[in-house]
Amino acid sequence: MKPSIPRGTRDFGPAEMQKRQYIFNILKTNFQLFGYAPIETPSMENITTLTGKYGEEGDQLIFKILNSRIHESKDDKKEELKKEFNTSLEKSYNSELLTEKALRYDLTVPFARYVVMNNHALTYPFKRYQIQPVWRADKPQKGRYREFYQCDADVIGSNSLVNELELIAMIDKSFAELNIPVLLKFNNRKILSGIAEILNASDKIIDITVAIDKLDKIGKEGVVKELGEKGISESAIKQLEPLIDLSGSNADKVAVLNTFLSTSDIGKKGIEEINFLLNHLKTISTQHIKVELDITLARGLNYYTGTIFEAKANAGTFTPSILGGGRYDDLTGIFGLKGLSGVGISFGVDRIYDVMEELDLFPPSVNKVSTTKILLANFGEAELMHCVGLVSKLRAAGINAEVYPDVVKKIAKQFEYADKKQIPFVGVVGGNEMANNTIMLKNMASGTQEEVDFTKLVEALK
RNA sequence: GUAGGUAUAGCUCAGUUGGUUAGAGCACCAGAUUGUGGUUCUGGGGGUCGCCGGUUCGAACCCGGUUACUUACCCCA
Repeated sequence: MKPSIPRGTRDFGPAEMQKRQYIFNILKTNFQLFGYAPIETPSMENITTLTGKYGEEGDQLIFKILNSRIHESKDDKKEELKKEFNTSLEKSYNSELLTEKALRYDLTVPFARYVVMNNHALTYPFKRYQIQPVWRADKPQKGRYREFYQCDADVIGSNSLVNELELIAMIDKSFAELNIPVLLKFNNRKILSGIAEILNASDKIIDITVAIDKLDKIGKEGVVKELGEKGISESAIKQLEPLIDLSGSNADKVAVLNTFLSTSDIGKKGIEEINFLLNHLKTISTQHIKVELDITLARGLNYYTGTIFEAKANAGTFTPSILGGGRYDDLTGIFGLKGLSGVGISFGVDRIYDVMEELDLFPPSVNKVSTTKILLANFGEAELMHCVGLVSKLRAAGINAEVYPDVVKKIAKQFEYADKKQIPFVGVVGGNEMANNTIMLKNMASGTQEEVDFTKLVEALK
């Protein structure tokens, strides 16, 4: 049988894992630096927890898990199962008789579920980070996987926009350390709601935002066409034009919005929130990323109600979204806990990896397959056991060390092993060295070697 | 779901208008070198040309189907 793995999933070898862990470590360190505490949730959730939170399109992308042992059902139940199965064949339909669990689609909804279930034990505002894989039943493409990691940081139980500011500061610091040039776009769903209200099309808000969101991709004409197809009236589209044409500085954009939204309460609230962030950006003094108000930014997820974020690499040709996030005023409400507002962001590690690979941003220290400092090579059984003793002394001294575990005819084999793993030093122990209580230490890069005692060996490797 | 592209050695790929025994580079194994890798030289192993069928004296090559992978659209980290 020819081995394979499901489409859109990947194996990660030691070389890739070095680089992935480098990213994870930077993010994790910063999460902790900003006061977030780690949690984990199960890979699978009850499917009812997930459905209806991600929009119509999102629901289709949820990975469903078939109930186990359905063949053991009683006969009358089987009739019902067949009916449910047939219905599933006809239309998009969820039957709990067939499927009661699903793989998590993101980390935010499971987090909201967690908060509601653990409300009694949490101190608010509750700040958590979570680094786990999520799954989407999508068709894989470049930069799009069916299993990928998200690194989320969320604050729940605080309405303050200071949380947004701090998130921006954390985004800045993280991308600075990863050395990725980044453009962080933000917007506010209240602006979008205000626009829909002014146009008398509040029920079409999703259609409008999705269409406007595509501006940089399909251009103004494309947006106008799509709006028409979605049933937006011509006069409304005409009204929208100044917004579609919106450009210039952040302040210029706000000025246009002020006029456009002057009669919408929710719109004005959105402008107020945007202004707060713009006015205080200097307080957190972002050093690295570029922050830009983009009123065409919509984001697909249904649960956002306030600020929304999206970041892309600001260099290279491959620039997928590598971070997303936003504020959700009542995500816990669906699970029975009202009045908790939260805001959070999600780093997409797999795409960050792809971008860093394209821009060649990994430092040389992580661009290798092994962290071993020295390999001890042996000439036979007695020497091997001598090495086993030596290597444990090296480890006690804090040096990453390994011993070649087999006795082989050719010592070259052991050097080859060290070379392939890019181990910088090889210690050779033969009869002479054993008698002298020394090690022949070879520097693999320069090719030079020197007979040293243990003290000198540790010094050379420190 | 819609539309393209690709499928030949472990990997990346050549393969002429259809012609006899299907190649290269890398990787692998052995030797040159019995206490030394990476460089060099020599030799070697490795193929159901994705699968099924058709056309033909003859198919890796042409035709039909099928599967897998891949890119774009929709949507998204």
